[in-house]
Amino acid sequence: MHVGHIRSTFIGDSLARVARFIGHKVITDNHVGDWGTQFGMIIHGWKTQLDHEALKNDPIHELVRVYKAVNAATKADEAVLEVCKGELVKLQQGDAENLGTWKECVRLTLEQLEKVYGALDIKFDHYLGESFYNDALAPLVADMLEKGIATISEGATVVFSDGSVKPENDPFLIKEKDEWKAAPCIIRKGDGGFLYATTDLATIDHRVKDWKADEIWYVVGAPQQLHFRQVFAAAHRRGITTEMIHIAFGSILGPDGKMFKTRSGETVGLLEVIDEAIERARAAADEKDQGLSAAEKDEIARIIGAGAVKYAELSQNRLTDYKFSWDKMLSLQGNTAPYLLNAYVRTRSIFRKLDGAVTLTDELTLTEPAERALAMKLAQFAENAHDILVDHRPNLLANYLYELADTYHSFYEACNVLRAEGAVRNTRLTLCEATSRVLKTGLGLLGIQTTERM
RNA sequence: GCGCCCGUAGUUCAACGGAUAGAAUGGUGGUCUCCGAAGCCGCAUAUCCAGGUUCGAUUCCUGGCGGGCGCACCA
Repeated sequence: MHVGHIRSTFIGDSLARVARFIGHKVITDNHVGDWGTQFGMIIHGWKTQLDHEALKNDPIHELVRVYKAVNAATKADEAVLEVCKGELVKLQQGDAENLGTWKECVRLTLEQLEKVYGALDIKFDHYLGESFYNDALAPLVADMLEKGIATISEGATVVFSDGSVKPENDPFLIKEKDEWKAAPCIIRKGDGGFLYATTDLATIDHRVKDWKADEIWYVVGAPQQLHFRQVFAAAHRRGITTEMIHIAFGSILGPDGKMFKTRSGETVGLLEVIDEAIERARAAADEKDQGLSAAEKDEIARIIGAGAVKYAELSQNRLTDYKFSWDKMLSLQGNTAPYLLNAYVRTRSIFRKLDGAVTLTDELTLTEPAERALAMKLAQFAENAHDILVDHRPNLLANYLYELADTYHSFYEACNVLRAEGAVRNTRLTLCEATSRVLKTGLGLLGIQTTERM
């Protein structure tokens, strides 16, 4: 995984948390790409140029190296590509050797995935990769042929436009020199191999029939918009009425302004970014020196480091393309996770000093501007939580939490809590407690854990 | 060629059709004998261009210009 993969994971994780918070029943499924042409390439590479020593030392690195090398070879020589495609067809038809190699690759990949998710506090209910649907593919294609939804064209099995919508809204048509031409969705290749459109259709079947989904959300990059319009349209023609939504997001660009791509370009590893983030947070914790143990500081550094990376991502509009920047993603100053966490820590610090000996009453008096501002901001949480799901935008929550933390920090400077008395003190303590809860809950909805000290 | 997305301070990003377009960073001036300074309080700089709809447009529509991505057997 490289940094380009974090958007799908973070956005999807956050939306699932918010939807559950609102009261929906959510099933999360990591649709791992474990069955496509890239495995034809990896299997070919495994057979011809695997460095077994390197595989032992750093499996993912070696797999990526092999994949890139084969990918480059296919570009230079058409024949190599044909060999890879052949390996894929053999795999999909159950060839024992290829299946064994594939299993090993998937195992190594999932191991790596677990490591990344562990550090990031990410969990999925299911990991039904593309391979899970293999047995469903041939019957699905046969069914679509039988119903006349799909037809054979140039050797491949494809779905053409049925002319039910205006050409400009038809995902199966494309305009070329003032003429509408077919832009079919291919569900089976001429060589018998299946594609991701096929597995996506099988996946929809599974989610509708077995999970009884009312809505299916796809958190996938914006470049795949056409693909999903085609797949959703094809599914509708098969009689599926479930609402399907493609929650698209922009690309993470390299310093050259081009997309990060696993296949060819140089990328930045995700684990690398997380490790660096945690390291920087640890250095800051050491500098602050709150008299915490090494183990406490390690855990705080993990929460802050992982939180910083998540917040950098989730505080942005999902549709915006952005340039990857170490400094931005790892910053601990300004509008970042530590800023929000620091506000939370400041609320906890006050109650720690009271040692639990406090009873809040409903005797409230809002007189200072900073008190009123904070109370108003707190009251907006419910509305904000609701707004997130309207357009599936966690950044609205991130923006709100930043404003809340900002308002709290100002309040904290302007209104001393512990030295106040009577109703004023009770009011301020109540504001602190409410801020504490909203920050903890809100950050939790972003997938960011909190810490009592930092 | 056709489609989708985008264009906002030097830079990186926000903004249900609504009030003086917000932050961060960088620059710059203050602020710790006072609940935690990863903080707080100041100063400066922006809606690509031209039309249109509207009481009101960064937002919606049309046309340019600029960038990214996608468009028959990759995912």
